[in-house]
Order: sequence, then C-alpha cells, then structure tokens
Amino acid sequence: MRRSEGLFDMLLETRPIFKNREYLRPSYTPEELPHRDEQIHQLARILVAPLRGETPSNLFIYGKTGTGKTASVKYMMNELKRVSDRAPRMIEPVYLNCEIVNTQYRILATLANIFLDKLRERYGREYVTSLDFPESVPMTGWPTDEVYRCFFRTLDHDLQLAVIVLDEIDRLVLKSGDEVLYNLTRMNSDLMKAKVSIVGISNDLNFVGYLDPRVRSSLSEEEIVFPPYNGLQLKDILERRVAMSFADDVLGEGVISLCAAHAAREHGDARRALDLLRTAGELAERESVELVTVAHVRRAFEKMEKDKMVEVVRTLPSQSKLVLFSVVLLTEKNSRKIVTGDVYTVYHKLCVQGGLDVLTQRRVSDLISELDMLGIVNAQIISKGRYGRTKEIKLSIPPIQARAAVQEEHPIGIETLPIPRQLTLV
DNA sequence: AATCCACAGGAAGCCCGGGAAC
DNA sequence: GTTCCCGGGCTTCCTGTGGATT
Repeated sequence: MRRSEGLFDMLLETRPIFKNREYLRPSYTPEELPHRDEQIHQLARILVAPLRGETPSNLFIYGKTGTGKTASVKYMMNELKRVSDRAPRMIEPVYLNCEIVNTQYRILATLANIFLDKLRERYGREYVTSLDFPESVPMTGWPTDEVYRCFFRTLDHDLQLAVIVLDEIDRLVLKSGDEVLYNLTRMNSDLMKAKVSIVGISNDLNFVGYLDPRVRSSLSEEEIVFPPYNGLQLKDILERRVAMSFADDVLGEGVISLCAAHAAREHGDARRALDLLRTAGELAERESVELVTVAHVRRAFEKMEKDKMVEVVRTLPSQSKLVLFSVVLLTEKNSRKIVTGDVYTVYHKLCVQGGLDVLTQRRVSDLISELDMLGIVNAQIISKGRYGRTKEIKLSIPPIQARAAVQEEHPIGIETLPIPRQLTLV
C-alpha cells in the first residue's frame, strides 16, 4: 500500500458488505412473515371479534424462541390499531414483556400508567386530575390492591377493549405465580364499560400445567402453536433479509445454507440464524474483504457461543462466581466426579481465605442449580445408594474459558474475589 | 425387608434496601 | 423523620428419596 494514502483510504476502497444491517437485528419487526400465514390467519380469526364489537377470546400462543411469535403478534397489534376506528369500541393493544415486567405489582402498575397516559391524551391533564386519578402509579410502594383498583378505574372510564399481550408469560408465572392472571381474567365480569382480552405468549410448551385450573380454562380459550422453522424455511427467510441488508454478491457459496443449518439444529430459531449471518458479515467487514465465506460463518458461530458464555459468567454475582470457580478448581485438579459436598468444601475454603461471608450449603445448592439453568455447569441428581443422593456436577464449558471469565476485571467498587493461583485441596 | 447416607428441595420467615406517603 | 410496602437474598428447619448395604 502506498504510504501517502490516508488511514481510511483502504477501508473506503473496499466495497461495503452491508447495505443496511438493521434488517438483521432482532429489534426489527418485518412487514411480512413468511411461512407463518397459517398462524397469522388464526390470529386474525380470533382477534376479529372486537371489530364486530364482541370481546375476543383470551388467547395462548406457544412456540420455541425465534419462531416468529412476537413478530406475528406485534404485526397483529399494528393491524388492530390501524382498523380500530372502524370498531364499535376503542381497541388498545398493549405489549408487556414479562421477562422485564415480572411481578404482579409491576404488571398492574405498568398497565395503570399506560392507561392513565391514554386517558390524559384523550381528555387532557386537568380533566383527569379532576377525577381524582393519581399522576402516576409508583413502581413500588403502594399496596397491590390499590394499584389494581387504580388500573381498573382508569380502564373502565371509557368504552374500550384492552388487548393485553403478555410475552414470555411463563417467566412471570414461574417467578410470581398466576395470581395476576387470575385477577386479569376475572376483570371482565366486574368492568362496566371496558373489556379485557389477554394474549399470552410462552416458550414453554408444558407451561399451562403449572396454572391454576380456573386460570387455565379462561386463558387458553384459544391456542395457537408456532412450530419451529425447518431448514428450507429458514433459508427462505434468510434470503429475503439478505436482499434487504447485504450488498449484492457479497455472500459466498453456501453461507446462507450453513446459517440456516446451524439454526435448524437449534430448534429452528430464526433470530439466531439472522444473528449468525450478521456476525459473519461483520467479521468479513473487519477484515476488509469483499466476500463473506463459510469460514466466517463458522468463526461467527464460535464467537457468539463464547461471547454469550463470557457475558453470562462476567455478570454473575460474586458468590455465584465463587461457586463456579470452586467447580473449575475441582475440574482442573482431579478426574473423579464432582458432587455438591466437594464444591461446598472448596467454596468454604475460598471464602475463609478471602474473608468473605460463607453461605449455607442449602444456598450454595441453589446457586449450583442456577448455574445449571444458565448452562454453565451441568448438574444431574444421582443416587449412590448407601452413599447418599447428590448432584453430580460437570462444567459445560472449557475450564480455561470459565477461569478467564471469572477472573476478568471487576467493575470498580466490587471487591476482588479471593482467587488463588494454586489451591491445596483437602 | 429394613436401614441409612448425603444430599435435594419445599416452606416459612428474617433482614435489608429502596421507594412512597404521611 | 417514621411508617408502610415490596422484592431479593439468605437461613433455618424440615421432609423426601434411590439404591447399596446390612
């Protein structure tokens, strides 16, 4: 390269890989949803009721991650909103993600605030205040029934239908039980003007089993299942997005197929396929080459797996890190099976060495289960007959990676973990 | 068949921090 | 400031359990 050229010249000379990478991000809601016609049809059939003035049935949607559930529902929400002026009553679709809004209180408070805002939009601030409505419901502090009453009153002020979409509803029930759902489904019998319709979205197919029978029957009046995409469908989806997001002729032979194949293996997750494609493109871009190859896809796959894990471990609370580190040490030290008792012994030692609080074995056992759920370790309950019942724990990630992630620099203000270079085991 | 190990994991309750209202 | 409420992390106490051993 000629020295006289500036720093950016080379980068500018190479053709860009992307036309617009936004279309590959999970935040983008596509305008058309290929291979989901049947599901969208069902959705429409159920949600058409409010346009005729009836209350639509409550609805349950199942499907693994990345099968287009959220996208389809958001699409339907837009459509509902668009045609709602033709309906006999106002239709207000509301979307809540229960991963974030995950307690009864928070759900009710969020809903109350949303509908308070809508009320003010319609009638003006002064009128609403004059009716003795609060400015807003605080995100903590009130008794829950007070929040419920506030939401109820706000909602019932107008002739309207609230279509409440609860995404990742399984998270909510797992964490806080089904009391909210019971209250929400029961509302209709008390509301004078307004009506409520619940749309629950769940990744977990067995989820209804956990529900109170009363909630179950009223919530799953209608059900729609989103099956995973197969390899061909994924390929088709990718091709459509590629046309929008990548420059022409920058994808090498087999790139799309490989992305689709990877995702098909992971229960047909379209989101992952798109992420993979984008990351592969970004790797190629960083190398300033003009062609994305299957090698880029392979490296993108490895990178994503590793990033995901490092991030999870890095953000672990320090006690969990210590438990994980105990497993790492045991894995490095010996080949025999690691059980809860071993981990606790090492963990205890680390705590004493570092002058940290020592948690009880009961709690550590829970922490191990959490690590298991995060996919960092694999904990299986085994029975050794006379020698008890315990969890056999294996690292699911290479010990070197785990060690590096645990030992990563801590943010300022958090105490350093007492991680020794060498540990003498008992 | 009875025993017994080494825990699993449920239930209840404590403590603390944070926010709101009084 | 005090009081109330909520949620999260944790402990204490407890009952349950698969299967080798007695």
